[in-house]
Amino acid sequence: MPTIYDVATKAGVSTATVSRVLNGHPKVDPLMRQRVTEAVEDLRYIPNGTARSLVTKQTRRVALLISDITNSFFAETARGAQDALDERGYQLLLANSDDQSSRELRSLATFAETGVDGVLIEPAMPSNQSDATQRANRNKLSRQLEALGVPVVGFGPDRVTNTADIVTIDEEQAGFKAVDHLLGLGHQRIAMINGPAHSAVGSRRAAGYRQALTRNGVAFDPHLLISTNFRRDAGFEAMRTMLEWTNRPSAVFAGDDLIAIGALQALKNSGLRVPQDIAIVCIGDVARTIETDPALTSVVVPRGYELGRVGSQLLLERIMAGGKEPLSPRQVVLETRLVVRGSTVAGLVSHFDLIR
Amino acid sequence: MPTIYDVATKAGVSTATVSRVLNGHPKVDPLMRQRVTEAVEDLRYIPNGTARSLVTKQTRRVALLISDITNSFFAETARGAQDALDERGYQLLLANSDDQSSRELRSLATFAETGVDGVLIEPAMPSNQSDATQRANRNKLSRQLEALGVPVVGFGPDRVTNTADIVTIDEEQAGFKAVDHLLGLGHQRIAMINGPAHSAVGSRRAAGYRQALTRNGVAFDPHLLISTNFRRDAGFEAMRTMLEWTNRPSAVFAGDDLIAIGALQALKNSGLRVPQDIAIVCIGDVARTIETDPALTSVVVPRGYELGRVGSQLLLERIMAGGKEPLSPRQVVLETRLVVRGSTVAGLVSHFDLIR
DNA sequence: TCGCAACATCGTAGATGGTTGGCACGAACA
DNA sequence: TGTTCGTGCCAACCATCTACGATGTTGCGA
Repeated sequence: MPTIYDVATKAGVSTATVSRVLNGHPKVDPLMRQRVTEAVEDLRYIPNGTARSLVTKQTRRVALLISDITNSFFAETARGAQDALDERGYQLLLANSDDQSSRELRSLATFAETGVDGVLIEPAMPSNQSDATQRANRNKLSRQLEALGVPVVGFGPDRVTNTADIVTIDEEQAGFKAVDHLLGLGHQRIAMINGPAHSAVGSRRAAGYRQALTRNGVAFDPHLLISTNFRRDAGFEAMRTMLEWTNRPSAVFAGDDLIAIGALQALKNSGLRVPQDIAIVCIGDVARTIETDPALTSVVVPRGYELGRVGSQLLLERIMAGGKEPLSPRQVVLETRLVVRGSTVAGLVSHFDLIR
Repeated sequence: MPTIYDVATKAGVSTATVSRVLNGHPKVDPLMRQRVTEAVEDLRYIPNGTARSLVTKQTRRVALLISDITNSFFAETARGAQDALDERGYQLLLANSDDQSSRELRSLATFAETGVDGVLIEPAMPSNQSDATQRANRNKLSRQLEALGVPVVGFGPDRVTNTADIVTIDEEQAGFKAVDHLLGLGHQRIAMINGPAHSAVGSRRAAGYRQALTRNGVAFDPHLLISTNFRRDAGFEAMRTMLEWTNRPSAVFAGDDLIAIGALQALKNSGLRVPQDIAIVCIGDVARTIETDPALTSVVVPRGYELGRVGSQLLLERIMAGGKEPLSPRQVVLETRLVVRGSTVAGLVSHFDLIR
């Protein structure tokens, strides 16, 4: 492996000049630049990033700490981050926390040793712990992040550090928009099939549901809110139990698209018409909500990709600013959007109609 | 940020002793060890990995170069790799190639600068190029990997470097087992609904299909092989066209589980019984193949997770061996396994029966 | 034409934070 | 007292960047 000395010798200049050429320093004679460039190519010289990092204190490396890359949402986040970082020549270091604070801290410790220029983090929120423990964990996390001494961007609603930027999806707003739409159509008795009640997104979507009701003067009835899982079969079962109620809801708000698909199936099985007998609205992804019959009215939330991309951009801005005159913490809230389809308004053309 | 000097001063020893304590060197007085450990904790000293790497020439970092982390198979691969690496304190650097040779080479160039101890790679196989271009790209890739001077493990059937290990799934075998099973049941007219014919896995599975036929003395009929996409709707459509043939197949081999699910739906829609009228076998994942009714007979192929894990283990072995007395290139072929269910043998208990 | 100042560019040397081989030193033992 | 053994220390080294001083060049006035 040739070093900068070899290049210097071959080009007949000092190592300083080689370094200047390599780093695009303006004040260097074109002739020298030429000679150095040739020597570099002849020797197939590749600068040693480790040595460079040692003196510049920059690694051109960013850590992404998420709960699980196997979750497609976070895979997208990783991809979005990667693409944004790649444009500026930064690399991505990946770590999974499995939503465990201990693993999170351990990963951060390794990052501290190995050296990163910034951290993107989706903070672990273990739901099986007391509030006190959670708070304690958050404090530890916060301290350790600050000790790293590099910019941090967090995904999710709450600020992970006093100086960190955050980028988040307005889940309350999504829930609100969905239910507000139903209310606008005249529905009064609106049930919700939610994911886990204590989950980060589930609780926020439910909050939006309540908000929409009370703002429109409809009393919140806890019996109408079923908490299950973000899965198709869970939606199916929940809908079936609802159908056995004496006083059926006229509309259902599904916590996500999988739940909605399951609920729709249950309604079809029992011969009910959507939206005439029961309307369905959900929060979800475009791809999945247009495949059903009727197509699902849904509040489209940004995908993981956008989250990762925007987060990386914020992080890169801070990294390039170089820590001087610290920018005040920023918060980016990605917008959600209601798309009305056949599951709430009869007669709207469905995707199936279009492709047949 | 305290350095090793600060620790040495505080503990009243030399930096060499501190270093020895940090690296678990055996020949050091317990008293000194004690003093050093205390100083480390007092100062919250964190060794500088960059400086260490500069002298040890190890980074404890491994690169994973795949086409797209958004593909759930590769997300699993990443996770498997991560878990295996984590056990030994190694970190994962992630890069996406999008199946483009140029991006692949560019990523490798950055790895060369930044420094990695090993590379896990799923080589790009752009299908829209001539054989000559592909060969040229493979050569370039091979050379650049060798220039890196670190161990390499490739995913897929062919060796990326003269010294690289490879870990792969025996797709031919999977196809063979599936079709062999049908032949064993007495089927003679067996169709195949494949994914893209030119895709890496598609072509190999089709090869297994042909092998099984010819080995059992059944002539291969190209009309019975439909190439589409690894998607549910593709399976649905392909099955519908097959049903319009005058001479229907008695069994269908689906290239993957999504295709099989689509095909099964088409059969149900037209009132045919599975397996009595038409049997179905596929290659796929356990989770998805037991959810249908009847449950799908399938050849279970290892998941991405296992691939990533095994690959990392091979890589780590080489890294720890330290490059001396080079191990001869190894090839790990992960086994596939036929699981017989209701879609080929009537009366086998289905998953649905079990949970109701 | 010569001398000197100003400017552009280059090279020297120190710094970055660790690791490690060889050497010196002290204690234990014969 | 001489030898051996164990252990800590000194100093060299890893590959690069960069502040600062040195060098060469150019322009201008005398």
